[in-house]
Amino acid sequence: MARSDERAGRMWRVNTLGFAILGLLARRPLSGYRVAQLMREPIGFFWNAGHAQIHGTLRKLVEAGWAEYRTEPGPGPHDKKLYSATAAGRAALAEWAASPLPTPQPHDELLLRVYNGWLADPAAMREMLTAELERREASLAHYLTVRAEFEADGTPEDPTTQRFVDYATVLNGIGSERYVLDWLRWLIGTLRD
Amino acid sequence: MARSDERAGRMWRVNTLGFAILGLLARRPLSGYRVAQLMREPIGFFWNAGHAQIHGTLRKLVEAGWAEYRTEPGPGPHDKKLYSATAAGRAALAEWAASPLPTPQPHDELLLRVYNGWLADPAAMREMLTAELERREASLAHYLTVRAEFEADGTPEDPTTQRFVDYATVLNGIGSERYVLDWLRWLIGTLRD
DNA sequence: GTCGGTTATGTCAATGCCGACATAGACGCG
DNA sequence: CGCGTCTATGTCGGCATTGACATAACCGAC
Repeated sequence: MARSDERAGRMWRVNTLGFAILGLLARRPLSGYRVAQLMREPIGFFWNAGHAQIHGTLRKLVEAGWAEYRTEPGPGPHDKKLYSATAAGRAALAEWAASPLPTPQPHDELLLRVYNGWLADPAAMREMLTAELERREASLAHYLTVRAEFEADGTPEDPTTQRFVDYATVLNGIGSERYVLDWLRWLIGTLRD
Repeated sequence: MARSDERAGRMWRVNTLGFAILGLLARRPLSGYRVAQLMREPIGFFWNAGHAQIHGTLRKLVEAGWAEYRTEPGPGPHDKKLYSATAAGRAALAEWAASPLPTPQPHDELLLRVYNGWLADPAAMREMLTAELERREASLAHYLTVRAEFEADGTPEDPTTQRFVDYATVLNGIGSERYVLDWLRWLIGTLRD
């Protein structure tokens, strides 16, 4: 009895996006609109969602008792809602953050392109890869300035602070872009003439 | 007139999964079942899909004229279908492979966990991260044996061969796992005592 | 001989996700 | 005074994705 229920791994009352949003609300109260902005930067470096998805998920968080809101007069046809995480929401988020990771399901279109690149025109491939190289060089440059700002105020060291985890995700971005850039330069090099 | 049509970037008759499957069919004729197997390994390193999705997408590929099949007697209540890519399918795949990449929409649950890790119990975080470290060490070891097999037969050098692009994706896997492992070891180190 | 694993294709419901559409006040610039 | 941008929340339809259910032959081991 209850064979597939316990090993499911999906016993939470919201999906991963719910925790992404709850993680923002646990830091400070926000309107749905501000959540959508922060979803682009800085959460956009590792997750993303449009505002259509965000409004629905905020409703689910409130239904689960993990977030609450107070209404404020705002522009437009609807009132502004300022959401914040409840104590139960913080507890659920803390438990989720350290719970075992499900096996990742990668979706990397760049690698899929390369895997099929043997069929394509080498010059066209070189162009596509060069554009990607430039995009990622800009991304790396951005991460490096953010890291410099962090370190100007002293390297964060306490892993139970927001400042530290922010710093850790930036370091990951730098590492990830650096290895891809090396690989892209090598690949583009094999496509010379 | 046709304002949003040209800048959409989604003018193809199948989605990305369609090209992932077509890329397998362009190499050799396959049954849907075999496609699902290859979707786990080696495509699983950069894309994934279950058989429910695969059958539907194969039907779309046939409707688009990019794949065809011949029926063969097989086990079970349905006949076996052997799919292969048509000339039009190969051409579409070659064009797609080198076309400009859409901006990626990352979904990295590990980074989302770390971003919210300041709230969690450090010992529990260390446990979760150590499990992930071990999973990725095993993954790196696997990539290294695959690379060794490639190089034993001579390092692939011609980017218009299947052997080369297979090799290129393995090198990417090695680089990607190595940088994550370094980062994970640093992170776990900050969570000591 | 039957038990379990592999081969093989399919449906279905629920959920997730995305782009487009809808509305409208506030504020600054020219 | 109007135009564009930002703030702000919401709906809707369609497609993508997942897990569960359904069916059944073939094959090797015990």
